[in-house]
Amino acid sequence: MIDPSRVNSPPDSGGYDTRAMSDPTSPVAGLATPYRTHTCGALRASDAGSPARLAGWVHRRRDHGQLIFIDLRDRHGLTQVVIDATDSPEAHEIASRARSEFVVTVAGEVARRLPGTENPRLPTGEIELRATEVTVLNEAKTPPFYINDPDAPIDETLRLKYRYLDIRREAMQRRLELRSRLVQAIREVHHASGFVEVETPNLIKSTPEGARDFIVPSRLQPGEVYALPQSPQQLKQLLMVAGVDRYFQIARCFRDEDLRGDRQPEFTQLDLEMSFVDEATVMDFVERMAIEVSRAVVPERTLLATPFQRFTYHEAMERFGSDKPDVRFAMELVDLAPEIRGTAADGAPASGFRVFDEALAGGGRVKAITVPGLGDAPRSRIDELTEAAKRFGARGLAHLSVEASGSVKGPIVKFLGEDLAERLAARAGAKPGDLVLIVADSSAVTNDVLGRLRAELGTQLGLADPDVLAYAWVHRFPMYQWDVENGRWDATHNPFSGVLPEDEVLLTTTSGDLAQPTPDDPAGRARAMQYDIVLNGWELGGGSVRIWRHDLLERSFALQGYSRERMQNMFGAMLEAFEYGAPPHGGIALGIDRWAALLAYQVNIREVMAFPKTQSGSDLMLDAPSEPDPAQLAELGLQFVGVPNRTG
RNA sequence: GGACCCGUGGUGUAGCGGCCCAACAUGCCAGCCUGUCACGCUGGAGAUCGCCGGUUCGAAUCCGGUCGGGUCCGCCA
Repeated sequence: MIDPSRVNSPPDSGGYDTRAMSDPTSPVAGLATPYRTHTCGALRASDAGSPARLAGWVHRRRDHGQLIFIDLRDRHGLTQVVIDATDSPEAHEIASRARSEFVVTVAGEVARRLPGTENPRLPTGEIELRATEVTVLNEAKTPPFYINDPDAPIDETLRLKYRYLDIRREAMQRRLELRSRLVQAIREVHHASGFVEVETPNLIKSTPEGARDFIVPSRLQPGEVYALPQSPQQLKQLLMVAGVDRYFQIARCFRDEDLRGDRQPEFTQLDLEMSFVDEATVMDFVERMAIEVSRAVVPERTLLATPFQRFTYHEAMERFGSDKPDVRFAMELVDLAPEIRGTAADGAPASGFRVFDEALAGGGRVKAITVPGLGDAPRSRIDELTEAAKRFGARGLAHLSVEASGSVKGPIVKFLGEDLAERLAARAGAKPGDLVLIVADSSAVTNDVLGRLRAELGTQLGLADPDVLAYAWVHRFPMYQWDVENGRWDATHNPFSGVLPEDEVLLTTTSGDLAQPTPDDPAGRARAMQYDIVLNGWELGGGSVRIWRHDLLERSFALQGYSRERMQNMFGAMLEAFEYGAPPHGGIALGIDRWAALLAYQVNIREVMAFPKTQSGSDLMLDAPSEPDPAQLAELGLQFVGVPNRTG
C-alpha cells in the first residue's frame, strides 16, 4: 500500500549529497530537489558508494521474484534501480506493485554493477541504484501507446490526443530541447549584435491582403474585430521609424489557411529589422547569424557552402526550376533549344518532333534534367514520372534513355533521328545508364515541372545528403506579377518591398497613368530588393529592404491598384509614420518551426511543436475549436448564421 | 474546393465474400522466478472489425454516404 502521508509530502532529502547538482558548471545544476539528489542520467561509476535519491517514471520493470529491476526514466536519462528483498522487504513489496509510468522516488546507494552485467548502451550503465526505499508518488493507467519503445509506430491521432504522453518519449524530448537551444542561440547572437528584443501585440488590425486573417471580436466595441498578426511586419517597420534601429522578436504568427507538413495555423517566426542598411547588410548579418546558430545547435552537421550560394530569382528558376532549390545535389535543368534550333538552315526549330518545334516557335522552351542511373527504368516507372509531370501542369513528358552501350533509345528517337537524339542527350550531360526527362512548354511551366520532378526524384533517389545543411539565398525577385483576374499588378512578396535602385524608373505603366496598368508595363520588369533564405529545398525565410521613401511607396501602391482611401484604411499608421522621418530599413523573417524541423531531420513541423494541430486545424487534446457558450456570443453581439447543425 | 491513402482487442498488424462469435505480436491481469536490461516460464482476460445505409442466402471483406487521421493540388502578400 502507498502511505498517503508520503505521497503528499516530499521525502526527506537530508543526509544525501546534493553537491553534484549544485555545481554551477554541471548541466544539471539546480535540479536537485527534495524528491531527488540526481537526475536519472547523472550517476556514473565515480558515484559508486554514495547515497542517492532519484525520481521519475517507471520505464520498465523486470521482476525476478526476490529481485526486481526498475529502469527509472526522466528527461535526462535512464537509471537501473535494483530492489533486493533481502535488503528491504518493504521496498521490494512496493516495487512489486509498481507498473509502467508510475511516478516513483527511490533512495539507496549507488553501486557498481556486478562484473559482466554492465550495460554499455546506457550512459549510466556502469552503475545501478540499490534501493532501500521505494515510494509511489502517483499511479498511472496503462498508456495508450508505447512510451518506452522508440521504434513503435504510433497512430497520429493518438499522439496528438495524448500529446503529454507523446512528449514523454525520448525523441520528442530531444526535439523540444533542440528547439530550445535553437531559440537560445538566436537570442544570443542577436543580443551580441546590438539587437533589442521587442514584443508586439497579438490583437491588431486586419489587413485584407495576403493570407486569411484570424479575427477576434471586440466586446468593448461591438461589431468590430481585431486580427491576429500574420507577422509583425508593419509593427517592426514602425519600430524602425521609432528609432529602435535593430529589432528582433521570436514572434507567434497566425494565418487562417489550409495546413501542410510545413504549415500550421499558428507558427513562430524569428522576425528582425535593421535601420540604415542595404540588401547586403541584412543578408550578411542573417548569414553570419545562421552559421553561428547552426554551429552552436548542431555542431555535427556539415554546412554545405559558406558563404552561402546566392542566386537571382531568374537564375534559380532557370537552373533548378524552383525559387527554393535544394542545392545539396545537382541535376540541374539544361536548355536543349540551341541543339534544336540549329536543325534548319534558317535557324527555325525543326527537330522533327512537333511538340518541341511548336513550343520553341511559340516562344516556349525545351529543357531537360538528367536522372542518374534510371536509364533502364521500366515502362511503369516512366509512366509514373509522366503522370507526375502532368499533375504538375505539363502536357506530357518526353524521355531519352542512354543505354550501357551509349546508344540513345526512346519513343521520340524515331522523330528526332539518332543524331539529334544523341546530341540532345549529350547536351543534357547524360552518361550511359542515365535517363533524360524533357519538358516542352512555356518558360514558366517548363521550369516549374522540371523543378518539381527534380525535387521529387532527388528525394526518391536519395541524392541529397541528409547530414548536410545547404543554405542558399535567392534574391532579386520580380516586384510584381500580373493579376489576370483583377487586371492589376500584385506584389510578389511583401507590398513594402523596395525596388532595386536601377529599376526605380520601371515603376510605371506604358501609358504613364498608374491607374491604367497593362500586362506589358515596364513595372513587370522591375526587380525587388527581396531575398529568400533557403535550406535544403525549404523556404526558411524571406525579407527585403523596404520602400522607405514616401513618394515611392505611394507609386508602388498605386500600381497595385490601391485607391488612396484603401491605402489609408489598410496602412494609415504606416503612411503617416513615414511622413515623420523613416530611416532606410530592411529585415527578414525566418520560420523557427521549419528551421527546428530541418535541424532535427524532420519533414513535418508538428514534430518540433509541443502542441500542434491536425490537418483540419483541430487540437485533439483540448478538443478545439469548440462551440462557444451562448452567453459569450451574446456578450459579443454575435450569432451564427448559415452554419449547419452539428450533431454527433 | 479537389485527388489519393488509412481506420480490425489497450497498441501495432494479419485476414479482403462462407473455412472468422476473427489470427499474430506486444501490452494488460494472475502465478512462479536473485542478475535482468525488449528478462524468462505457465495460465488468463480482452475486439459485434470507425459510424450509418445498401447489395447478398451470407459482409471485417463489395458498394454508397459520413466522421476522424494522413499525403498532395488549389490556397499560403
